[in-house]
Amino acid sequence: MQNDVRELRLAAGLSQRELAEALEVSRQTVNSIETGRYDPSLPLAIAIARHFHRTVEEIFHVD
Amino acid sequence: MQNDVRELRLAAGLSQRELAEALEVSRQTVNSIETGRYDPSLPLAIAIARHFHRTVEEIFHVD
DNA sequence: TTGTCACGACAAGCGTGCTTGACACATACG
DNA sequence: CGTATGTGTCAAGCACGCTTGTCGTGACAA
Repeated sequence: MQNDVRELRLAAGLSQRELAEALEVSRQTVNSIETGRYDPSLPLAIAIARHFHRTVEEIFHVD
Repeated sequence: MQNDVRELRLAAGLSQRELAEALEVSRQTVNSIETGRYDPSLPLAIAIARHFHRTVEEIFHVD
């Protein structure tokens, strides 16, 4: 799985901490998703997509 | 999280076993998702959406 | 009755998703 | 210089996602 979270976050001018707070998760969780350490859960993926006004499929790409 | 997997599966005329084989997961996994025991992982949710030609958001609804 | 299929559910085990807390490093700013 | 911010990463712990194997039940055909 690849994702565009970092690009979207930077385009929105947010730090990892700020995005984490908006999503109500820890900063480490945002960092881990951006760096590909693991995939988000389905509810978190949907929350990320909604935050950036995108669909899940637009942000998360199956390898 | 609510989902429409059962309705989509039945509309497609598939058994839980057949859908599980198509998705390459166990029958118990399909059953657990349909009965709401847990949410699928993100890759599995995307696979389910693709199988039914829907988006993730069309099938999985945040409470 | 016997066999088979679909479905629901349980248990044990393993890997992952997420947490808090901590540490290191680079960059920028007083 | 000292301090703050942003990021990467580690450890320990807990809950969830998924597995195989098993069992029970209802429906339905032979």
